[in-house]
Amino acid sequence: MPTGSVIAQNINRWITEIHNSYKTAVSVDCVIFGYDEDTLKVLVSKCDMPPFEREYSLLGDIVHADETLDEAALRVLVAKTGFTDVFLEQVQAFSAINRHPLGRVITVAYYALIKIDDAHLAHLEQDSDLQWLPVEALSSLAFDHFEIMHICLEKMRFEMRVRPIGFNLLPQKFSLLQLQKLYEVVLGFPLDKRNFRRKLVRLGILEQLDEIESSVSHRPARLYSFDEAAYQQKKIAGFNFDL
Amino acid sequence: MPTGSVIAQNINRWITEIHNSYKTAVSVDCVIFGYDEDTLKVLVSKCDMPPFEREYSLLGDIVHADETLDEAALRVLVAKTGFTDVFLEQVQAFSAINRHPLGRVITVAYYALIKIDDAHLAHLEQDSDLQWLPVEALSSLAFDHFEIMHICLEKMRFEMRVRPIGFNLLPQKFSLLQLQKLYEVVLGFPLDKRNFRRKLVRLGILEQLDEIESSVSHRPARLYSFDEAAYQQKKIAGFNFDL
DNA sequence: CCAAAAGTGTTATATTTACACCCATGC
DNA sequence: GCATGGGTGTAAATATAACACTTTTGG
Repeated sequence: MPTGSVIAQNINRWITEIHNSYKTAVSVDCVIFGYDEDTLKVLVSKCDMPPFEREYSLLGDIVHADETLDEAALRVLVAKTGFTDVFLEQVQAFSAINRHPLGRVITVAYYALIKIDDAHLAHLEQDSDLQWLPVEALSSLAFDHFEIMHICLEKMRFEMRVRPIGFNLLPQKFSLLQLQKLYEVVLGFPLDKRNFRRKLVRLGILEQLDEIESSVSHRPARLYSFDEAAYQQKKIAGFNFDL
Repeated sequence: MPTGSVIAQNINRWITEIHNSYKTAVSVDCVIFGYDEDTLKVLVSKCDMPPFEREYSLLGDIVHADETLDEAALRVLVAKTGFTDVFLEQVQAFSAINRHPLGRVITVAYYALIKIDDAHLAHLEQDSDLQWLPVEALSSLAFDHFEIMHICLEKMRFEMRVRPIGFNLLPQKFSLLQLQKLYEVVLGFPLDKRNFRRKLVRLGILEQLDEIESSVSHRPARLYSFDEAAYQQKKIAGFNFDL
C-alpha cells in the first residue's frame, strides 16, 4: 500500500509528464466515402500547407478541449459537407513523429459513409476546394493521408462484408442490382446475381417497398430499403453478412 | 488557388490551434492478456492516483515526444513484464473529456497477448503492485479502464476467430486439447473435439512435432507448434479461422 | 485395474456455387 | 421490334454438426 507521500510524489510525476507532453497536439482526419456513378469516391480538399500545396488532403482538424474525438470528427464532417446523417467510425491513431510539418500531431482517423445526392453536390459547389475523387484514381495525398486513406479503405471493405453498412452509401430506396453493383465496386470482384438476391432477401433485413424505379428505359426494378429494426433484432442472435 | 498571404494566414491559424491544444496529453493503456490455469487473465496494477486508490488500473503511460504510440505501448509492456516477444495490437482511442482527474488525457488502448511462464511469474514477484486477475472476476477498474478492458476483450475475441493469434497465449509447444481449451475459455462456448481437431489440422498451419507430453498421468498427447511461415503463405490466398 | 485424457470416422444437414432463359419497359 | 436490365430455380459440391468407443499412460 503506498503511503500518502508516495502518492503525492506519483501525482507530481504525472503532472510533470502531462505538462511535458503538452507539445503534442491531437487531430482527427476523416476519410469520407461516397458512391456515385458506379464509383467509390473520397472527399478531399486542396491542401494549403507547405510543402503540400500541390496535393489534396483529407478533411480534418485539431481536437478542441471541450469535445471528444467522435464529436470533433462529426464537427469536421458537418462543417464541410452540410450533412448530419452520416455513418462515422473510428479506425485508428497515426503517430509517426514527423508526420506533420508544424510539430507533433497525433491524428485519429475516421471513415465516414455518406449518400451523395443532388442537394449535397449543390452544397459542395460553394466550396471550390473540395472534390470527390475516385478511390482508384488516388495515388498520393498530403502528409501521411494516403496511407490513412488506404487503411480506412481496407477496414471499410472488411466491415462491409460483416455488417450492413453499405446502405449508408445508397439512396434510401434502391434496387437489388444497385446494391449488388455497390458491393462489386467496393469489394472489387463480381457477384452472382441470383445468389446475391437470394442471400440478401433471406437475410430479412430488407424491406420490399410498394414502389418501382421510374423513367428507366427497361423493365423497372422493385425498390427496397434497409430495415434497421429487423437488423437490430437479428444482430443479437449473431449475424454475418458473409459475401 | 489560395494566395501566399492566405496560406500564411492558414498556417498561423494552425499553429495557434496546435498551441491551444497543448493542454491535451496523450497516453497509451495496455490490456495485457495471459492464459494460465485454464483462465484468461489481465495484468493490472494497484492504482496510486486519487480518487482510485482502492482500484486496479491497466498498465499505461504518457506518450513521449520522441516515440510513436506503438513504441510507447511496447515500452510500457517491456518495462512492466520484462518481455519483448509480445503480440501487440492497437484497438482504439478513448477521449471522454473528464476521463482523467488530472486534466485532458486522450488515451490509445492496445491489447497484448503474452505467454505466462515461470520466468515471467518470477519477474512479477519483484513488483508487488502487479497482479494477474481473471477477466471474469473483474467488475471495475480505475478511470475508464474497465470499459477499455471490455472493448479490448471483445476485439480480441473477435480476432481470435479470424486470425491465428491464440498461439501467442500458449507455450511454443502445445497439445491440440490445450488449444481447444483455450478457445473454449476465450470464446465462452464448448467445441466438439473431433471437429476441432480435424479443422485445425486441415488448416495446415500447425507443425506436428516429434514430441509428446511428459509426466502426465494418462496417455501423453502429441505436441504441435504454430507454423508461422505456412500461415503467411496461406494468408495471401484469403484465410479465415472460422470457429 | 482404474482413472484420465488421447485419438479416431461416419452420416445427416445446411450452405455454397455454378449456371441460362423469359419478362417488362422505353424508345 | 429491339435494347436493356429485371427477375427466377435447380443440381452438384462442399462444409458443418452431431455423435461413442478404443487406446495409452501413470499410479
